[in-house]
Amino acid sequence: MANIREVAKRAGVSVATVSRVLNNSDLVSEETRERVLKAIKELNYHPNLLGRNLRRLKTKMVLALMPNVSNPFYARVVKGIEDVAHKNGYNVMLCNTDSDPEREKAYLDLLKNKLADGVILMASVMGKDELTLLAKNYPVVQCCEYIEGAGASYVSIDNFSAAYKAVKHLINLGLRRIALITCKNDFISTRQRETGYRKALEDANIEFDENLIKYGDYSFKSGMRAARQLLSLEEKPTAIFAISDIMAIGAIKALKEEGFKVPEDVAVVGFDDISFASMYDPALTTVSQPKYDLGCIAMEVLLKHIEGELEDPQRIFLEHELVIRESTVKY
Amino acid sequence: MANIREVAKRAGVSVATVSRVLNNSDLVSEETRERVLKAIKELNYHPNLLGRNLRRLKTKMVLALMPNVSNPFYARVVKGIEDVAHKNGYNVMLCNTDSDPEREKAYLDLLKNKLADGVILMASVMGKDELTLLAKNYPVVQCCEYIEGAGASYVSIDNFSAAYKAVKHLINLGLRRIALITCKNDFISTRQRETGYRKALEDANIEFDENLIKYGDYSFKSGMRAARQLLSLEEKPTAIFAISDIMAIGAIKALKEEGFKVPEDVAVVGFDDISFASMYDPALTTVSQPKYDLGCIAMEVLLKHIEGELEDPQRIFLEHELVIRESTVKY
DNA sequence: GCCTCCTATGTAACAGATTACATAATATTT
DNA sequence: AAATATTATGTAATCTGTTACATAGGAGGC
Repeated sequence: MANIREVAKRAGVSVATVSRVLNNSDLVSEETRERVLKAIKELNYHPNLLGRNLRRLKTKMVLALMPNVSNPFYARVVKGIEDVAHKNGYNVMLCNTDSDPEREKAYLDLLKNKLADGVILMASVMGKDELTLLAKNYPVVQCCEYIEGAGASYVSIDNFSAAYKAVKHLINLGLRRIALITCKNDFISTRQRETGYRKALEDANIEFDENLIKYGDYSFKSGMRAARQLLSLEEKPTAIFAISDIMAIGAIKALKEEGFKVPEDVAVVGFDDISFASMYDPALTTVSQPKYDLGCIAMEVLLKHIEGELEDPQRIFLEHELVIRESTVKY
Repeated sequence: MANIREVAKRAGVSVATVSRVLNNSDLVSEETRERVLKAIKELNYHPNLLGRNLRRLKTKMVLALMPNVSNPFYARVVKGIEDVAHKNGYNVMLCNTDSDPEREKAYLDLLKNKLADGVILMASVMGKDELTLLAKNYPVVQCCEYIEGAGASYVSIDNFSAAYKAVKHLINLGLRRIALITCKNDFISTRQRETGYRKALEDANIEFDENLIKYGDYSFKSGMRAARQLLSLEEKPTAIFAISDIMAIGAIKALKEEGFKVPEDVAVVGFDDISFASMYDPALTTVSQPKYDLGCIAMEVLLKHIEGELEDPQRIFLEHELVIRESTVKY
């Protein structure tokens, strides 16, 4: 495989000149430039970026860590990240962590070992102290899920008011026995959505009922299970708010299997507006996050951190929207 | 940021010794090793892999190119790729090409520029000549979709017999007016699934009807559209075989909206067995590919190419399975 | 006691690019 | 015409870690 020296020799110039041509320096005469380009073509030369990156101590590569790349929610976020990255000459390395701290660490080593210039964390399983240390030494941006006060920037939505709005919508439909399907974890989205649910009930003078809270793990099956538990209650719910679309869809499937009609017997609201939400039958009412923009802005903030234009951590919240579909309102 | 020289100085040894410790060479005395490890810890030293990779001309990184990382079909394949890669000390860089030749080229430049040691192509949009050239110069494995005769290894399934089996299943249910929802593209899976469909009809002495073939683009909406077109026919189909689950699900949604029952009025079979296939209502009968194994084996073959243990291109076919669910058989 | 072998360690070349600095050639100013 | 500025190019240091080769010191054999 040809290297810069061979190109230089063939073009009858020094390696410096070849490098200048490669980097579009205007300190090269037109005639020389053409000779060099010809040599590059003839040798089918591709510069070895390991050499370049080593010299520059930059890779123009960023990591995007998430539990699962194929999670339909993150799909759009990733698209935003990539579009902004590419526009700025950066590549994105997508990383499945499977929510496994070991895997997450392994990927962060790529950052520490200088194979990437920065990282975007989505639903990281890192602790606050670890994150603080990481953010002090490397460019880091949290996206969607975040830890407050670790000195790391984040871009997210106001999960509290989004959940509040979703439950308010059910209340406005005249429903009062509203169940919650949530998860047992420490994500800020979980905590805030639960709080929003409670506050909406409280503001409507609906008494909070412990029995109406069931737990899942974001999976379809766990949504079905939670719904069945709710149906086994003496006083069954007339509405369900699930903190993720997949669990909401699982709940609907279980409801239908048990002979309940959605939305007539039980109305269901999800969260995230993944693409399947609108495909399902009935189409799912859900909270739509500006997924693409979340990705774009997270990447923009990361770029600023990388290029040193930003010292202080940013806290950015984007707007959300309640999308009303068949699972709560019969047309 | 500390480098190997500072570690060496602090430990009172040469850089070579530090390097030996880093690479677990057994040519280091226990006492020295401990001194070096102590210095590494104290300086919070992380070796710069750009230096190492440059010297070794290896990155232990492979690319996995696919139209869309979030496509639920590829999700499992990717998992297989990653598991095998990690087990062998490699990292995987997932790349969304959006089926855009430019994007694909940009990612392949990472290979040519030595930032990756090899590539796995899923549903590449490259032409045969390009692929031939690529495979001649770099380790390449095609996974799922492939081009025959380009001198590049591939791992896939027998799409012809899978489609044949799917349609045969419909015929065995006594259905004879069987429609096909396919795509207008040149993928081998598309061509072979169409051929399998035709052969199954032919073997059952069912006359082929041009009107029963409709085209989509793998999207949910295109599946709905195709189903509506089929329903507008004089002689409506009693069964639909779609070459992708998403289009099959779209078709079911449209059928239900038009008041048709699935499977009573129209039976539907998909292809791929994405996770949503079993979540849908009705759960979708579909062809299951060994997605995880496809990924594993593709990666194993790629590793052999990278490590030079394999010169000749491999052609590997794995087993598939027809999974019968509610969309064709009422329980 | 001398020679050989082995182990532990060090020195320096090397991977492939970029770039500060030096220099030569040419153009411009005075 | 001399002095200065500008442009084009080259030389060599540099980025960081790996590794071939050299070397020192000790063990063991004769």
